[in-house]
Amino acid sequence: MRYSNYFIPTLKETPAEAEIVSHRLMLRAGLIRKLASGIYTYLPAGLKSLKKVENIIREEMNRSGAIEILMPAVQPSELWEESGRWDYYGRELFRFKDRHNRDSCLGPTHEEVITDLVRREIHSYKQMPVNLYQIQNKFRDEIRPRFGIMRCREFLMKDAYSFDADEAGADRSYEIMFKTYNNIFRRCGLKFKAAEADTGSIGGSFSHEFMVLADTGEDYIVSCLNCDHAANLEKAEVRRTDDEAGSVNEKEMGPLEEVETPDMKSVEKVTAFLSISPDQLVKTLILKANEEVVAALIRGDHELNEIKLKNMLGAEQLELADPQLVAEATGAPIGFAGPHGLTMKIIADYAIKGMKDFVTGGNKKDLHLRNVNTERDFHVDTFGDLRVAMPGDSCPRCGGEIRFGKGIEVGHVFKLGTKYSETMGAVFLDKHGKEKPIVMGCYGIGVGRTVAAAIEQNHDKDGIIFPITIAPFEVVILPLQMNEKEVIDAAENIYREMSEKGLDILLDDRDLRAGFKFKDADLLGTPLRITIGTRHLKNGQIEMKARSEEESTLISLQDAPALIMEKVDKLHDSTK
RNA sequence: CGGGGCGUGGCGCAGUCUGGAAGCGCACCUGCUUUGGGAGCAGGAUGUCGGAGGUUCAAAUCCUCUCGCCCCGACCA
Repeated sequence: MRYSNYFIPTLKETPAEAEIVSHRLMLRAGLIRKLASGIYTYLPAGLKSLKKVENIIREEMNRSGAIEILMPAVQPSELWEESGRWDYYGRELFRFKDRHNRDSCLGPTHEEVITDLVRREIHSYKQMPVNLYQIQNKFRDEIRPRFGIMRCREFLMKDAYSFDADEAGADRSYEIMFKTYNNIFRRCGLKFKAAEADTGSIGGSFSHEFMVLADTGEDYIVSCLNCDHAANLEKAEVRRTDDEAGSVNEKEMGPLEEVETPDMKSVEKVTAFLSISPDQLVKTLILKANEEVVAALIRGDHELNEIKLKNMLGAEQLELADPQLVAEATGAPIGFAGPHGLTMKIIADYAIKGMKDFVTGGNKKDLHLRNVNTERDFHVDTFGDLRVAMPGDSCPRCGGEIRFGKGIEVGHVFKLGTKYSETMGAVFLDKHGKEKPIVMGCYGIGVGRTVAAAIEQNHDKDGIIFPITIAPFEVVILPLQMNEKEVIDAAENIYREMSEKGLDILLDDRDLRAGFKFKDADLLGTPLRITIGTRHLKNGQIEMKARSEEESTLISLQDAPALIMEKVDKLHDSTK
C-alpha cells in the first residue's frame, strides 16, 4: 500500500476524551474515530488490524471443526420472551418497534436465535456434536460505554454455540473451545490467563474468561503462582483453613454481655472503642434476595462477595437492604445489626465457624454484644464461602501463593447445559428413542477489544508496538528523500519485490520530512521498519529496525529481500 | 440513575469570576529557504462561542431550559 493513496489520519495531539492508552493511541494512529458515545468507525488501518484478528479466529475455529454461519442482528421479541430474557436482560437491550408495531431488538448475543434454529433442524443424536459460530456486530446499550473500543455499544464479536447429546460430549466441546481460545490469543501475541468466572446473565453451569493481563483492565483476577489456577475475583474461591473447621467447647465461652457503643456504626469505630482487632468482630449484613430478607455474617476484616451469596441462594436479584428495611428487620438503625434474636434466614461465611467470643451488633441503637458464640447464642442456617478473596489467602487448588492483578476480558467460554434447550424446547431423540434436551455451550470473543487489549499490552511512549500477526502492516518502508531518484528506486524495488512475496507493506511515499515519517511509523506500530536514505545508500546500504527493538541494523541493498523475509518470519515465530 | 467536569475554527486550549472589537498553539493553503526524529520566515483562509429562550444599549461571559461528551459510582458478555 502506498501511503499517498491511503488514508491514515494521524494526530499529533491527543483528543481530550481519551483516557486510557489504547484509546489514545487508536485515535492518534488513525485507526478509529468516534461517531457517538460507544459507537466507532474503523478507519482503514484499524479495520485491517480488526480483520487480521478476525481471520485468526476464523482459521482456528474452522480448524477446531466449528462451522461459520451468519445470523441476523435484528431479532423479534417473541424469542426473548420465550427464554425469559426480554425482561431479565433489561435496559441493556436495544429495543425498537417496527412499522407494524412489533417489538424487536438488536441482538446483544444470539442464544435465542441459535436455539430456535437448532430446535427446528436438529432432531437426532446422529446430527451432533455440532458447533456453529459467527462473526458479527453486537449491540448492547451499556450503562456507561468507556475506554474507546474497549466497552462500546456496537462491537464486533465472534460467538459460537455447541450442541451435544450428553454432558460428556458437551464437556469435550468445551475442552476443544478452551484449547482453540488458547491458540487464538497466543497467535494474537497476547499475554493472557484463562480464569474461572461467574456465568452472569448468560447463565449455565461453569465458565472461563480469557483475560489479557493489563493494569487498565476492568476485572480483578486472582492467579496462583504455583499452579495454573486463576479466577475472576467475583468468582475466586477462598481456601478454607484448619481453624475454621473446629467447634468451640461451650465451657470455654465467656458470658454474653451488652456494651454501650454510642454512635459507633463502623467496624473501625467499634473495634477501636473495644480495643479488639477486626477479626474478632462479625458484621451482619441485611440483604434482600428476590423478595426474601436474609442476613449474611462476615468477619470484620473480610468483605462480602455478593455474587457468591447470590449464587448460593439461587437468587436472581440481590441487593443490600435500605435503612428502612434494616430497621424493620433488626429493630435498629444501620450499624447495629447482629444475629442474636434475628428470625430471618442466616447465612455465615466459613470463617465464622471457628470464631469464639466475638462481637456483634445488639439489634438496638448504640448497642453491641460481647462474647457472642454460634449455636449457643444464635443459629446459622448455612455456612458457605461468602467472602471476597484477599491478599494473604492461598490458592484453593494447591494452597500456593496467590497474586492479584487486573485483566481485560477478551473471551468467555460457557458451559450452558440445558438452560436454553429446556426453556425453548430444543430436544432430540437419543439412541434408545428417548427425547432429551440438547446440551449446549457458548463461546464469545470480543474482536475489537482484542485489538485494544493488544495495544494496552504492547506500546511505548512513541506509540503502538503491534504483534506482527495483527498489525495493519507487517513492514513499513521509509524513503527519506523523495527528491532523490536512487532513494525512490531502491524503495520501489524493495516494495515491489516484497509485495510479490506476499508481505503486507506500507510504502511511505509522502513528500515529508524524515522526522515526520519516523514519528508516524512509530505511532502506527508497524513491526518492521525499512529506512532508505542517502546517508547509507551511497554505501549500498539500508536500515532495518524492529519496532520492538532498540537497535537498527544496516543491511546491503542486495541482501535486503532475504534478510527482511527472515526477520518477518522470526517475528511471526514469536507468536507460535 | 447518583456525584463531578467539559462543550469557543479540523485538533489541543485561553477568554466566562468582574458583560464592551473572538484569541493562542498545532493542523490547513501560497511563496521562499530547509530536508535522518513531528522545520524556519512571510503571507493567507477558516467561528451559528453546543442549541433555544430571557435579562441588557451591548452576552462566549449573567439567568432559565435543553442537547451532547468525559470521569467516578451503581450495573453489566
